[in-house]
Amino acid sequence: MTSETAALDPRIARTRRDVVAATSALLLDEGWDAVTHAAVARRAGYSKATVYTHWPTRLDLISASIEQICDEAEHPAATGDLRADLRAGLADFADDLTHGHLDRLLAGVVERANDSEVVGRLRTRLYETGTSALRAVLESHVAQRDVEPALALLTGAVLVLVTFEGRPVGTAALDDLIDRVLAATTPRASQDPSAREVPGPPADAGPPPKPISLPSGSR
Amino acid sequence: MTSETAALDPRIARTRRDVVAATSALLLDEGWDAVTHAAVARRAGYSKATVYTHWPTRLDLISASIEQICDEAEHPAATGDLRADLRAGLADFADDLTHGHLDRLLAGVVERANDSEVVGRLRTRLYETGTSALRAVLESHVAQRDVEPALALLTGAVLVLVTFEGRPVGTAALDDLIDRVLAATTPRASQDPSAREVPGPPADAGPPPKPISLPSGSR
DNA sequence: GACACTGTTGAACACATCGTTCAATACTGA
DNA sequence: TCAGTATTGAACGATGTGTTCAACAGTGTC
Repeated sequence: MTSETAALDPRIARTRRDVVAATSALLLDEGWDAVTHAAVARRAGYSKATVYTHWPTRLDLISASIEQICDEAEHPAATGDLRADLRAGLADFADDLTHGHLDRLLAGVVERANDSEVVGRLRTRLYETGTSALRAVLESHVAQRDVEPALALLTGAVLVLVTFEGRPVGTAALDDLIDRVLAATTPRASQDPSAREVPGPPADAGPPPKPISLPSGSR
Repeated sequence: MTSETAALDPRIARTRRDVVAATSALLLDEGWDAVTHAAVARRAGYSKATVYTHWPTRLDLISASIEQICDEAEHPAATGDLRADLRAGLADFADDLTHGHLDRLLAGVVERANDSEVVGRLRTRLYETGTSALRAVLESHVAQRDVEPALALLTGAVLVLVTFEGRPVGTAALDDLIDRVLAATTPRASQDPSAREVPGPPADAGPPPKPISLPSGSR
């Protein structure tokens, strides 16, 4: 349905591109309430009637905008080093929160998630997009049962520190959080020993948890 | 300013009480945007003009409401058992998020925190009120330098699990999170009164953390 | 180039809500 | 009782929303 490659009027393509871009800019710059058909049309340089034609409701605008934001989201490439990749992913997340106004976007979606099923899906989409890179890193280095709690601890801590305490989260703080979370984390039981780069002894299929040893001088 | 004990017209006292209560109910039930002078007046059973007289702007209404919510916030009493108190505090927090609609309230404040200095202070007030009990528990059991990160990890994880993953956070999940965080936490220096306020180790880089032993059968 | 088709435009419109004002009324303390 | 004040209900202009429509402009085809 998205691939209408057959003869899409270039005027429609232009309109979609410009209006969605204007909506995203407005949404990130000024928040959910600023996204109005009139404001979007003014910012995009189109008529209000045109915007109503393609996106009848405000939610249509915001939904298209968030979908595009998620589609275009880029994450730092994984190097294979667990701590470095976690640090990079969390730093990326923290930067999006502070400078990318992701905090306001997340808050807007959470605030209205109960009003509409569509917003609830957008919330899930945003969360999964923002955490997919970190989840992938954890899944490739850490026992399956540790992935979800470790992810929640790390992303939650960064979210709280940045959003509620308003303090800049630097490399030292991130390393501290990572060390704390990994202290109760078991390395992944790898079926492929060649690709395993986790420090620590090779873990068999047995359940006894062996904490990853903390590097004494991690900095 | 708040204690005008000298001859306060009972009509004003009634109005304040009823209108602030109606605002809180509206704010928690239907969110920030639902708090309108007209809606509040209708719900409280007063005239719109009266509401405008006492709270000229919408922010005045919401500010008074949140201040009252924070003032009346109650937390489970500490028993002295670290894990039990943390579990109780986190369960309380999770319950407020899911059933008390605290998630929507927090989101609304975060979303508009950059618009106004007043909202920023409300955000801080709400966060400190919601975490004061947990912070007190940690401060009385855990090394000073562990308090902030442990608090951020625990509250952040619960926030993320409840708000974004939408999963019910039961006792088992809370115990798991607590065990993970405490694994990299140093017990408080000592119980003797002379060292009560000592914030961690001396100017030294600090000794390697001595983890609190995990209870083997915590699940 | 002429043509039919369709997206875009600008203006107009009804409708709802917000913030304000004010004279009339109801309540309070002395 | 009475003066002072809080509350009321209704009105008003201003603003923004959602919709409609005839006129205009870009597109692909012949």
